[in-house]
Amino acid sequence: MAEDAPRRRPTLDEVAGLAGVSRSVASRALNNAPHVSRAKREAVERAVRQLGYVPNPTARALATRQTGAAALVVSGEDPSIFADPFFAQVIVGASAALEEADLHLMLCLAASDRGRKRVEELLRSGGADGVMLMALREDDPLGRAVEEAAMPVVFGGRPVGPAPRWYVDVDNAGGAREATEYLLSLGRTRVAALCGRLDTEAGRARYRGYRDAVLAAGLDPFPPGEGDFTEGGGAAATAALLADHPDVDGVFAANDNMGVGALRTLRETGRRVPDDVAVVGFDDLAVAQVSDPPLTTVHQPIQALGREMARMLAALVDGQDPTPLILPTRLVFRASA
Amino acid sequence: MAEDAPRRRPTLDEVAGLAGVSRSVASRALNNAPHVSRAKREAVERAVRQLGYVPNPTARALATRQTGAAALVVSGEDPSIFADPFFAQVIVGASAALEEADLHLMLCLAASDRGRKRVEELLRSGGADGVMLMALREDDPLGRAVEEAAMPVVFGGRPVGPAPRWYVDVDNAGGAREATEYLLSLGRTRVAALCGRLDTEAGRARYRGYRDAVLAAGLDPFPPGEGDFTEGGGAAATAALLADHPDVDGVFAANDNMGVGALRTLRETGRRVPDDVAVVGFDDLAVAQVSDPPLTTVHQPIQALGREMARMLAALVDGQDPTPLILPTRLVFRASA
DNA sequence: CTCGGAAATGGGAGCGCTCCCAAATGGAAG
DNA sequence: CTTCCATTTGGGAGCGCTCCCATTTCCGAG
Repeated sequence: MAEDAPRRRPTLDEVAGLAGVSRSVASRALNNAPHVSRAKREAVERAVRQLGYVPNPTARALATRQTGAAALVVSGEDPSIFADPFFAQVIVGASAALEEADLHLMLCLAASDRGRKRVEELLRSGGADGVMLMALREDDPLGRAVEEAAMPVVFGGRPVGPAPRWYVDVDNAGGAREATEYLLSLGRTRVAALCGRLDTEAGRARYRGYRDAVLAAGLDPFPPGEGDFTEGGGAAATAALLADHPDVDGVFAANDNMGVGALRTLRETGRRVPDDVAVVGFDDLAVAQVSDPPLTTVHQPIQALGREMARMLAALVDGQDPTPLILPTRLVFRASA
Repeated sequence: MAEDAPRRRPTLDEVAGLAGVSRSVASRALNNAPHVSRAKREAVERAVRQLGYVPNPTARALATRQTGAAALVVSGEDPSIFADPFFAQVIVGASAALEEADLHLMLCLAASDRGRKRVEELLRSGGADGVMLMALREDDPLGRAVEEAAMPVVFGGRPVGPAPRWYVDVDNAGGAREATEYLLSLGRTRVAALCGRLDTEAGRARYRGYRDAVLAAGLDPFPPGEGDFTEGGGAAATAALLADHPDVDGVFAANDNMGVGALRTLRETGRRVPDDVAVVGFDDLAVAQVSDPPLTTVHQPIQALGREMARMLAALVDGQDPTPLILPTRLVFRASA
C-alpha cells in the first residue's frame, strides 16, 4: 500500500526506452537470442530490474502462436470420477514433466455438457498447445472433437478401437495375465474374473489377460461380466458369482476397488481369504494396503504415466514425433493371495 | 485426413468478409453485443458456421486484458502433498464453479524451486485473471510474491498471521471444540490432542478449539505438540503420549490421518477403542470410513470450499468485492467415540 | 586508407481481437 | 419534403510482443 498509483505494468517498449535500445534488441536480450552486444544486454537487464518488468505472456502467445499451456482433460459423466486418487497421481507426474518443459497445466473436468462444450472449444480454438486425454470411453462425445483438434493430443490409456497416433498406456493385459498366472500357480483351478467397465480398453484388456492365462493353463475362463470399477460393483459381482459357482477358489479383480468389494462379500459369506478364495486386484492404490487382508495387486506406475504423457506432449509441441509408450506393471504380493 | 491443406484457422476478418460486414459488426455479433441489425447478425452466424470459425482466445485475451483463466496453486515442499484426496475434492468443487463463470482452471503445484518461480512469474505477469492459494504455510516463500500479485488472490484456509482480504475457510476451531466437547460429554476426563502442523493456521485453530473446550469444562488441556498431519506422525505422537500419560481416555486428532495413526498405536498397545480410549478425527475423508473401528470425525465440506473459493474469485474478477467466508463443520458419529 | 563481410541494430509489419468514435442510415415528427 | 435523433456501421488505433529484413557499425585483412 506504499504507493498505490494505478501504474500499468511496464511494457517492453518502456524497458527498451530506459535501456536506450530498440524494442527488437530488448526482445532479443530477454529471450537471450544472439546478435546483442554485451553492453546492451546488460543495459536491458538493468532496465528490467529497475522497472520490475515481466513479459506479458498473452502478447507473447499471440505473436508466437504458442500458449505455453497443456491441458489435461478428464472425461466422465460424473465429476466424482476425478475423486479417484488415480488422477491425483497422474497429475503429480504430469505436473513435474510439464514444469520441465515450461508448460502450464490446465485441468479440464469434462463432466457436464457445458464442461464438454468448453473442452471442445478449447480443442478447436487453440487455447492450449496440446492436450492429454484421460478416461475416454467408447462413444465418448469428446472422441469426435478430438479428431479435429487444432493441436496434438496424447491419450492416457488407449481408447477402445483403433489405437491413436500418440498414447501412453499401461500393460493391462500383461498385468492381468501375470496376476492370473500367479493365482493359477497357487494351485487354484477355479479362478474367476471380476470385470471392470467393458466400454474402456483397460477393462477389456484386463479381461483378455485373465482369459489368456486361464486358457494357457488348459482351463475354462469364466465369461466376462459387465462391471463398473467400483467397490459396490465388485461386492455385488462377487455375490452373484458365488451364487452360481460356490466353489470358486480364486478371483482376479479388474481393479483394487472391486477387489476390496470382493473381500467384503467373501467375508460376509463366511469365506476366508486367502485360504478359501485368493484375491488379486489391479492398480495398487492406497486402499490395497489398508484393506483386510491387504490386497495382492498389480502395481501400475501412475505417476510415470502422467510424466510420460506430459513428456510426449512436450516433444510433440516441440515439433518432434515421439512413439507410443506402454509402461510395465508388476505384481505386489500381500496377504490376499 | 480428407483434405490436408495447411489451412490456417479462419479469422474474424474472414468471417466479416464472407458475411459482407465489417470486422466491428462481426465482433459485436459474436459477443452478442447491441447495435447489430438482425440481418447482419444472421449473416455473421452463417459465415461462422460455414467457415467453422472459433475465436482465438489469445487475441481476445490481449485485447481485453483478461485471460479467462484462474489458477489454483497448491504450495508445499513436496509434490506428494497433492496426493492427499483433499485436493481432488477441492478441485471438483472449484472446477464446477469456474465452469459456471466460464473460467479455465490452471493447476500449479508449487513444490520445487522451479515450480515456485513459475508461480511467482504467473502472479506477476498477469498470466491468469486470479489465483486461489491453498496450503500456504507460515513463512511460505510464496507469501511475498502474493502480495505484489497483479491479480486478485483468494486464500483457501487462512494463512498464519493477519487474515488476508479474501479467503474461504472452514470453522477449524469450532469443529475442534465440538469434537472435544463430545469427548468430554462421554465422561472422558483425560482428553489429549494430537496436533497437526503448527505452522498452518488450521493446525493452530484446531488446537485452540480443543483447548477452549477443555478449559470450559474446567479441566487442564494437554500442551500442544508439533505434529505433521500424517498417519505415521499420529501413531508416533500417540505412543509418546501414552508413555507419559498411560491413563488417557480420549484423543482428539487434528485430522483423520493422525486419528488412524492413533488407532493403530492404541491397538498395538492393547487398548480398546472406544472402550478404553475414544478417538475423534477431523476431515471425514474416505479413510475415516474404512478404518478399524470407523472414525468419528469432524466433517468439513471440502467440495464446497473449492466451490466457494472459485465463486469468490469469479466475483473478484467480475469487479465485485465479496466478503470472506467461513464454512461450518459437523461432527459425524462412527464407532471410535 | 579502403574494402568486405560478419555482427549488431532498429524500423515496421504483423499476431487476431476489442472498442472508441466519427460517419452513415433510417424513420418519425413537424 | 425537411429536421432531428436514435441506431447501425466500419475505420482505425491499439493490446504487447516477435521476427523479418534493410541499415548501420565494427574490424581485420589487403
